[in-house]
Amino acid sequence: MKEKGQLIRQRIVETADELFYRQGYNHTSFSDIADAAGIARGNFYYYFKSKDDILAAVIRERVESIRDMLVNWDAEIPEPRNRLKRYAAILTNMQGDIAQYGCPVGSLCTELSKLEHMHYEHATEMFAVFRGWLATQIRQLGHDEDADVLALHLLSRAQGITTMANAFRDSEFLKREAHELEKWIDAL
Amino acid sequence: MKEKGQLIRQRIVETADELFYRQGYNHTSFSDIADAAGIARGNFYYYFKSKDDILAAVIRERVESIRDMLVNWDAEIPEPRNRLKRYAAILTNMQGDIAQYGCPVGSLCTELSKLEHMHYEHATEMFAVFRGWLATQIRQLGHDEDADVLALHLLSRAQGITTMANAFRDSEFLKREAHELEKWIDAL
DNA sequence: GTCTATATTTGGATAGAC
DNA sequence: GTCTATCCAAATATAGAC
Repeated sequence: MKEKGQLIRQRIVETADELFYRQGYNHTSFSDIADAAGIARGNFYYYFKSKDDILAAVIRERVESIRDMLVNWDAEIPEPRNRLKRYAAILTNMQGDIAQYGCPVGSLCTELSKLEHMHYEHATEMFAVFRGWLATQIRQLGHDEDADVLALHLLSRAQGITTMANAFRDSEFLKREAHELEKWIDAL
Repeated sequence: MKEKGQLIRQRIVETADELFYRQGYNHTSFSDIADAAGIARGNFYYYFKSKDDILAAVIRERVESIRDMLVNWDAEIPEPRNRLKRYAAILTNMQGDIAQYGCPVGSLCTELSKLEHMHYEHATEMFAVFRGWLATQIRQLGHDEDADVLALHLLSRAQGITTMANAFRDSEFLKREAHELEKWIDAL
């Protein structure tokens, strides 16, 4: 059973997570998070000692969330090929958010890279988790040698689709390209 | 013949352009630009009335620069297919910068989108110029109906490659995928 | 644990001397 | 046209009352 303090901490992380996604990390201020979470600015520092600290918690949360999702997919979807398609389906499932805000993983990595931020490498772990899982599925389809290469290719394709769909605010393009990705998976 | 004032203005734009690419727009301060360009902070406002104004000039410069490049390619490269390959070759030619800083077009659009910046749409013009030119080349290869769809696909592939190469700081991946793009162009 | 000040720093922008 | 000095707002962070 969680204590009240932990619930507030959790609310801060969730609020920051969403704002970092929608507005970017640098552009999101403590006031933004405080207002959205409904707590006083000063009270932050009881839970986090700095803004970097909140970012670290957000990234940790996202990595865990991705891991949990993939574990669930492993349990629910027996066929590796269907698991890969489930991955591609994220694009269409999240099409509205993606057209508006891009990919939560890619846009954060891109931003932190430019900031030369101390948590940049931690952020790339989000990609690395997907990469490893995709490679595992692809390997089970018989691609022993180039599973990682194909996994990176798939990640890369998905990433390009989100960036362009965001730049042009084009959900139709996104759906079309997501369908192309499915065909690519079928041909594996 | 350019006046001295215009040369300084030009130097400000070039310096800002590079810093926006390497550090991002928000994260680049007037002091950063002033230090790098070797002029006093206060003197900026003789040439630009705001930071947004510098951004507008940088974008205008980039769009023009892209247009010039494509006009040159049209003049130098007779075959549409080779023109497309010249586009793909940007990836390998700029591999060092891309691995370090990502795509100058994509990363700026992504950032301005999140900032809900007034010049965001202006920035997407950089993509739009490429898109139109790519579609023109693809149309000349006989793809009347789906030239724009294929142009967007190519843009999107290139964009994904830059983002992942940047996230993983992986030039080998970039070269491998650039080669895949060439094969795709050959199959058009 | 939570809040209200407030300190401190940074960054965008202006005024005015030269 | 260029510089120095300075203002103002915003943002991170802290102190301390409750």
